[in-house]
Amino acid sequence: MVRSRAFDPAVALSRAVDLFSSKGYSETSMDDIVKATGVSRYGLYGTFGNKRELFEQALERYADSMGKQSFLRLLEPDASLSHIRAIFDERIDSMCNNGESRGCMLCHTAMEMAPHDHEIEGVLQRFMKRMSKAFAVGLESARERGEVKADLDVRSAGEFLTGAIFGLSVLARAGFPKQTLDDFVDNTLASLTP
Amino acid sequence: MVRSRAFDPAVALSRAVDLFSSKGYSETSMDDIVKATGVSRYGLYGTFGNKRELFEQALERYADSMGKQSFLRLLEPDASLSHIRAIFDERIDSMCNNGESRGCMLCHTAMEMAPHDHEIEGVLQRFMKRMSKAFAVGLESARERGEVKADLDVRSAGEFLTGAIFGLSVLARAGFPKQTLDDFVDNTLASLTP
DNA sequence: ACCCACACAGAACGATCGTTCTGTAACCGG
DNA sequence: CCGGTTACAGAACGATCGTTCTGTGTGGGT
Repeated sequence: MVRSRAFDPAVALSRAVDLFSSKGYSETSMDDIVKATGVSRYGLYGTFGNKRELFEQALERYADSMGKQSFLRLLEPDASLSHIRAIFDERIDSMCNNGESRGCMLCHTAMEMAPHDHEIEGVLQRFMKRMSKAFAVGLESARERGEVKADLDVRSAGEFLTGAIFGLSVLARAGFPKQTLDDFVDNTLASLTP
Repeated sequence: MVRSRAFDPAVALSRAVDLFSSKGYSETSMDDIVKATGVSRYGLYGTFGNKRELFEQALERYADSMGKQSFLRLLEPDASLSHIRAIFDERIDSMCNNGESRGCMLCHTAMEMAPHDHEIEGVLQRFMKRMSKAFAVGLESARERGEVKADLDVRSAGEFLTGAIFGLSVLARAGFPKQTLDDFVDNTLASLTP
């Protein structure tokens, strides 16, 4: 009796994440999304509401997948400094290797939207605090096994790592070579070790 | 015989810098600039060319003034760690106190334009390398007076500070309180000291 | 096999963008 | 004081934006 939807909202959202990650909100047009997903305007508006709501869902999905792929492992009892380094390395890979300059969506959103969009700002701060917390938990494990300074304030250091990961994103976005990014990570992590 | 120009291009450019700093390139319209400067489209196009060229001149001016106001002092022989801390503190003040969320124009430009605008990318990298170099020179002075680790690689640490200052900018832009930003600076600089 | 609800593709709309054009008024050398 | 050059304010242009609307065709329950 009804005609069924011909596209998968999850993969469409995934394509939208790619676009928003590489071009930001205002530089990504609905037409870009239509072309990249192959989904008609009708389908996009019917499924996601409008551009703004689509962006919110894309942001949520981006942060969730980053959390699950990278930060969840920091909460396990065997978390170590190498896990933290792996997170930075993965971010370098995702920003360098990917041909078409996929940037950090959180970083991009913070610069572009946070100051004049309080709802987005709140979402963003929630994600960033979650990152800092995960870093802190991971650092506590690393501290217990003597990998970082014994007197390290893990809460403060967690926020430091969150800021550092955004600094890294900006350097990558500015086009600096992988070597520069690797050096940055080395300096960042060296500041934690005894 | 000729009618003389009724506005000062330098102050108009300064207003443009303010707008581009707080909203970025694409979110700032020529109409915004007309209203903020009081200069007509005729005057803007006649003096600066077009929006893109106006932006380039604004970027150049932003970086120059930041260099002269903050980084030049690092090249003097008495430069110390406190000078470096002062640069970070000044950036916090300029991004927090200023009512209408003036962000870091270099950071914003890197995220928004660098990946798909090679000319801007080059300009940006030139500025960032200049910052890293100035940090390195200041760190060398600080090292000679024993304020930082004796075995510090000042070139690499200079790049680290440049990245850190952008991380700081993103945190500020995301709306974190001054205390969080101060902690970030403390952690950043603590990594250099013995 | 039929029917009709609904997903589809794309035209259309009003707003806003960067840029150019036009008519008017002001300035300065003579 | 006058004439002509030029800066001015704002209308106008084409392009593109987000969004809505329209007409078409398809798919699944009966």
